[in-house]
Amino acid sequence: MARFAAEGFGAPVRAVAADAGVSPALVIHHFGSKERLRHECDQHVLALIRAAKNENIGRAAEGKSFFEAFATVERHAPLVGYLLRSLQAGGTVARSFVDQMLTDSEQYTAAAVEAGVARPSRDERARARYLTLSALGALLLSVTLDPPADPADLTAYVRRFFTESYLPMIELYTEGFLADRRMLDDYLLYVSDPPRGEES
Amino acid sequence: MARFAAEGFGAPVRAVAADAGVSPALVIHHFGSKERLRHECDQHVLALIRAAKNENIGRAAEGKSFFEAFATVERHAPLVGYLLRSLQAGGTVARSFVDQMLTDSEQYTAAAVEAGVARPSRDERARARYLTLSALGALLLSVTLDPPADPADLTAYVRRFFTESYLPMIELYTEGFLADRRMLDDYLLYVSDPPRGEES
DNA sequence: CTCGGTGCTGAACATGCGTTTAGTGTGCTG
DNA sequence: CAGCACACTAAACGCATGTTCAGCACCGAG
Repeated sequence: MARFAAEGFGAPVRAVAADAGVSPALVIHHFGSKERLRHECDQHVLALIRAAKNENIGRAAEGKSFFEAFATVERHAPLVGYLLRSLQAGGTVARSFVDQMLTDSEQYTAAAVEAGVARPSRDERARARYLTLSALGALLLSVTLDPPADPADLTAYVRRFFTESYLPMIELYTEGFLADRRMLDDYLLYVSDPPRGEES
Repeated sequence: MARFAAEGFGAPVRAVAADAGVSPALVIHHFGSKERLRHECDQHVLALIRAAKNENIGRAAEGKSFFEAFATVERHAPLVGYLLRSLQAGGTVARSFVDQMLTDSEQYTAAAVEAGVARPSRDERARARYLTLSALGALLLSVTLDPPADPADLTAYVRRFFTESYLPMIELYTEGFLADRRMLDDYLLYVSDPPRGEES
């Protein structure tokens, strides 16, 4: 039933009731109010996310290519749609989802650094936050700017977005973007010796 | 008058009318409809953006530190607010703004590459798009997840966001994230010789 | 069969929205 | 002063929304 709600958050109760094949009065009677319905869906979605994560842990935790990631997305298509809507609108699901993703990301990068796969950062937490917000934000902005005509095509859309973004992303991740260290060193010098005492 | 509209797009005509100190009927009478008001504001904002860009070209086009960028943001605070709302909601302003930003970005990176400041990419356009969407998207997602209590604090919020993101960003841009070339080379090998013929 | 509970519905209600309309003052023109 | 256009408003309308209410059909228990 939660998947109906992914047709939009501002969307009328009558529509989700019609999708469920019941009267609008029933869904209100059952959930108490629209807000409570939203809350219930949020809880359900968060539970589904936890389940999906566990399921993925059960699978090959190591050799996960991004083909498997695509498969995961397609398997949980409505969930992804709901999540994107949430990220667009804000709210508790979005918050806790991103928070969880941040800690996960931090954990993963820590492991990657320890394994010698990733370079260490001067501020691991800030890097994890930046990388996560960038990746999610790019996807979010992309779907916001030109949303798929048919919401059912969302998985195809996500797939296309990632195949288009993968090259520049992995290029940036391995080779960087700037040719010299000047900007970084300038900044490091700046933070170690702030020129003006206006801010701490 | 356009700045009133930045209090939200779904927001009632009555509110913006009250902010303008006039009756709701007048604004409708003057603009024809709410949609047309929105369109008018969009045009106005796009014009303001062009003006701001020209203004910035007039200033030190080269030695632009990001202090000046902050100053620019603060000088055009309502504009930035409107833009963020637009990016959140989608629509024509968001589209044309991002499109313009993409071509600008492509142009800048091309110049930077030619000047030897930036590394060349295997797909300059894709990289410009990725970098732009990531940067904008990260900011957008950040303000969506925990919006400033007072919309007037938005410039402070933007400032904080960038100061927090600058280190990981510049670090990533100069040093990269991955320690070895394996993922990139694997991908390059993959695209040069796709294993399955399902997609072109 | 009757009774009561339960899942459910159609019609109504209140509210807030964008918009329309009739009308009012105000100032400019002759 | 008369006429008129114009900026503006108060009140209403039509519509969609979330929500409520009285009642309907079913169904197991007595």
